[in-house]
Amino acid sequence: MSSPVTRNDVARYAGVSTAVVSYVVNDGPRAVSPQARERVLEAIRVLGYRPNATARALRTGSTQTFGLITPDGGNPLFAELAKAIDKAAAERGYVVLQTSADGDPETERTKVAQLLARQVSGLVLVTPTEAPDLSGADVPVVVVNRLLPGVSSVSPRYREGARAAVEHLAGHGHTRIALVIGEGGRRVPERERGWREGLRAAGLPDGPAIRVGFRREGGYLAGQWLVGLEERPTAVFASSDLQAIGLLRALREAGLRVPADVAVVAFDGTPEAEYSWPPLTVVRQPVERMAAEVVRQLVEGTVGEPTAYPTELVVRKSCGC
Amino acid sequence: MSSPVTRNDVARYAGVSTAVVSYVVNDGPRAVSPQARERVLEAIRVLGYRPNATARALRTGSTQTFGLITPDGGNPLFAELAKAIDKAAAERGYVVLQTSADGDPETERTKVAQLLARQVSGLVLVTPTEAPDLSGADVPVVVVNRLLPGVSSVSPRYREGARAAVEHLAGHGHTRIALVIGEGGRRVPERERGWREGLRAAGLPDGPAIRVGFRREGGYLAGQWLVGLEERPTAVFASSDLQAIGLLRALREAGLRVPADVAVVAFDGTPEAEYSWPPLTVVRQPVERMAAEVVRQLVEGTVGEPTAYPTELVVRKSCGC
DNA sequence: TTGAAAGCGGTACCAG
DNA sequence: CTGGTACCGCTTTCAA
Repeated sequence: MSSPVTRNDVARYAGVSTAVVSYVVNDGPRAVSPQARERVLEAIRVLGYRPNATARALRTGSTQTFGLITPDGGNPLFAELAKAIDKAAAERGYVVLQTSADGDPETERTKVAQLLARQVSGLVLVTPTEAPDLSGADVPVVVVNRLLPGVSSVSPRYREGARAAVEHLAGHGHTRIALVIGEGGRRVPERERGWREGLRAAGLPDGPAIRVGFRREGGYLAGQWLVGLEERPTAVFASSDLQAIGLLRALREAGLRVPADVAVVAFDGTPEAEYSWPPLTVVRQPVERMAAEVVRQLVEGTVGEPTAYPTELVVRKSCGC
Repeated sequence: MSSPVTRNDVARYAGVSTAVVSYVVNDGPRAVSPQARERVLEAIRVLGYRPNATARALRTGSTQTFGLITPDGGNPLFAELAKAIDKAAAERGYVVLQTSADGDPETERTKVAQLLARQVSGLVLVTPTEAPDLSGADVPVVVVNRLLPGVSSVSPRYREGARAAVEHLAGHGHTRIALVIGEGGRRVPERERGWREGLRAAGLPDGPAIRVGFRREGGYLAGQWLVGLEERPTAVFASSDLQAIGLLRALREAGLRVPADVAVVAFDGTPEAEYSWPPLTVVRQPVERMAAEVVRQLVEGTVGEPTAYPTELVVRKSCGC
């Protein structure tokens, strides 16, 4: 704790004008004599001067900062995504300010407003439901996880990935393949479509489906429902790793073995899924590619076409391979 | 995307001075006539005016914002902590800007500088190692997870918690109790001391100990080391949930059962530990209490005494109860 | 190569 | 109750 040192203090100490201090700090836009530069640098060192980014932003109109809002900080997928976005942004000289909406649309709205008020240079909205009204935003916004017409948005190819998962399961000879899908949005989720498509492609009828929360508890609930079914499915596609983790628990408690009694494939591909028992076969989200694209669109300020990136099936133990 | 609306535009539209706009927006410090207020509110609505927090911060000298740096966004413990801090801060009208240092001291330094440059009103540093030089900071800083003399810091009672875990294990009749401890810092970790104390209190000799990363891979490595030991311990205390998860995997792969062959207790108590197989008995960190205290100290600007909060043993299946 | 000064968007004092 | 205005820290043009 000490009183803040300003550019004025530095100028006075170095015996130059504030303009010169600015030239030195920013390495431009005017040249500075070696002597003056040295004196300024010395002053900065001695005084412990740190430029005020707030003032700079006010003057230049740019904060060189992106805001990132995820639906749930506790979901490892979003943690991974945040990390990847942070990395990609840092490479371009931007700072990412992260915050979580905790799955609450009201909170999400508040966070969006707070970030915009802070004059972020761009906003990343990871949202499981509908995106809030962004019409007031005067900065580029990229929505992740949901393709929105007219808005820059990136997502994995949910449908294709889900379908691949189901076809893989069907390839193991399963004929009753259930779906555990997440809540949110009112349209039919892409992953549900993919599941259905996979079933069709394999000539199978729809299996039972249940809608639950995206987290472990949701999967656990789904599992309890599933084991109580008259015609129990022999395979399940879960729309998130976390759900699959909860599902595994419910199956275990019911004395069912995975994959012997019930095979499982999950969507996401987070580290947690690798350490579950059995290790989960997953449809891996293209986190790095999406992050790179998000940052690219933010930096270039282009309203990109909604784009979906291919997923990858990572085979482990839970599918019965 | 539209051009930014400023207070000037609002004043002009409403036919008042900028001062009056300010009084309306901030509900003070001067009274405004109902008519003027109504006109201003109307102008704000029509124009879609959003106050520029950057300018406000510059003028008032306060951003009403806290910075939070965690060592690893992927660790559920820190996600929980971030959420709790965010909640506590929001109740006091503060916004929390979160970022992760990814376990790299260099990155941590950078992030600290970036946050300070953005004039945060306070900084929370969750750090597994030594804290960086904070002498330049002119705002309150609270360190979490490590008690530092002369710096506001909060942490769980690591030693006490670890000791309770070990004594619990000893109470089950185990006599060879191993330690899996995290890397970082150069002092003897508190959790290691607690483990040793617990052993002493039970009249047991030191068990084998290994230092590995705090995450799943670290625990996995530790597990592989452990199963190869000549005199294999029958119980393990792991310094984080994630390590225990990795440990479980290694034990399973070696054909060992938990808790029958090896009992496990972990430190942290995150949701992930509840869904592992078997569910982990854990020493639960007092996340909410710590978060509340962190925010209190930041808001009040007091350099608090380093304080440690009691943990709680949560008994599940992995200990053999 | 340097300095003076305007102005970014707000706040709040002072005078009316 | 309201308007005019100085100022927060910084950038950058313009003139010297």
